[in-house]
Amino acid sequence: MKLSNGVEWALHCCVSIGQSKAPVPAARLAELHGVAPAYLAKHLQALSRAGIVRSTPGPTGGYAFTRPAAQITVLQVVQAIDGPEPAFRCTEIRRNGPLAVPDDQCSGQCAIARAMAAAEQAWRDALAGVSIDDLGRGIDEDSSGTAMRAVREWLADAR
Amino acid sequence: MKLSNGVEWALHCCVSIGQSKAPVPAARLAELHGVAPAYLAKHLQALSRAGIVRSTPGPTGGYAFTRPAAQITVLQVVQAIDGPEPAFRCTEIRRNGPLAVPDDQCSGQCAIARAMAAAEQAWRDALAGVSIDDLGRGIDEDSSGTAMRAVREWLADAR
DNA sequence: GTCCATTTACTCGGATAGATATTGTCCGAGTAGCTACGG
DNA sequence: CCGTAGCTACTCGGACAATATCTATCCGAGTAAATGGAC
Repeated sequence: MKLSNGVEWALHCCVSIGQSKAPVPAARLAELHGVAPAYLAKHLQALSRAGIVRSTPGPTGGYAFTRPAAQITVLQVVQAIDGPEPAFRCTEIRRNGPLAVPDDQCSGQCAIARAMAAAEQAWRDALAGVSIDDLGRGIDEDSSGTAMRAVREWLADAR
Repeated sequence: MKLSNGVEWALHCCVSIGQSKAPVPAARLAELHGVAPAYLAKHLQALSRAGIVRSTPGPTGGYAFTRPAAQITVLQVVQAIDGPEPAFRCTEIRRNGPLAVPDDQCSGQCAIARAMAAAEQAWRDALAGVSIDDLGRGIDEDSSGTAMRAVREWLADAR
């Protein structure tokens, strides 16, 4: 199981976007985090398609949130980048082979699929319980309140 | 995020192995589940490397558990197939760019890595709380107690 | 000085190659049981 | 009838291709601001 690398980038970008009142261009975010601009843009497009951010073209354009950072959960960002499909997809192999389960007895999931689904639900619940605002606050506490202000000023000065 | 396809196969195979007192060959498990024998063998090798099953060569050989099915958790099987590395790997991009965090302030994980790690821990806890024995019992309840007996008899008759 | 048309530069967006991991397959090494032979 | 040597067949194990996904990049379409000129 491997999570897309862009998830980390997107989360950091969301935290940064939350610090700026004006839209932030993708190139600026790429410079701030030291990552490939073109590839980051691809992931930001995914955030845009998911309705998490809104893009503005032209000068003074960029990406901005569609709603307050406290209302954006980590789960929404992860699913926007990585897709909403669950990691475990039951292929119903119980229907194969000489002891195949008849269709009329295949109403629900089997115990294996249930266990995997329950675990993924726990994972999603944990991610849904953290908002982008929480992340920014956590980073701020780690740096004694200096990190987020530095980002705010850098984004404002660069413009 | 995509979980290896072999995880489902391995879990079904473990449930089946738990129903047989004698070692079960990989080819038999492949026939029972209607999957490619050679590829399934590859995954069973992973289970063997992880110490979950023990392989016996020669006639009457095959795979058998190293310990009771109640002491084998779903998490152990999943990690044996998919690897123990977490899905989210922090690449420490906070150290990049013009606002790079100094090394002396990078003691622990950042808030983003913490949130992702906590979610994966919840996922692992859920999987660790289910044993192979639990899975077999759950499947049995779904089929009114017929499924596991059918597997037992089929594995015994085929020999 | 004010308004408007034009130009300019900057933005995003999707379509296009390369690298990596997963999926699928094969054949060789080794072992346990079976068979045939000798005692 | 019993023991033993050889043989056969079956098992796993790792090494070898094909495919799918993720990573990385580029250039074109569109838009808002800035500019220059006319009134």
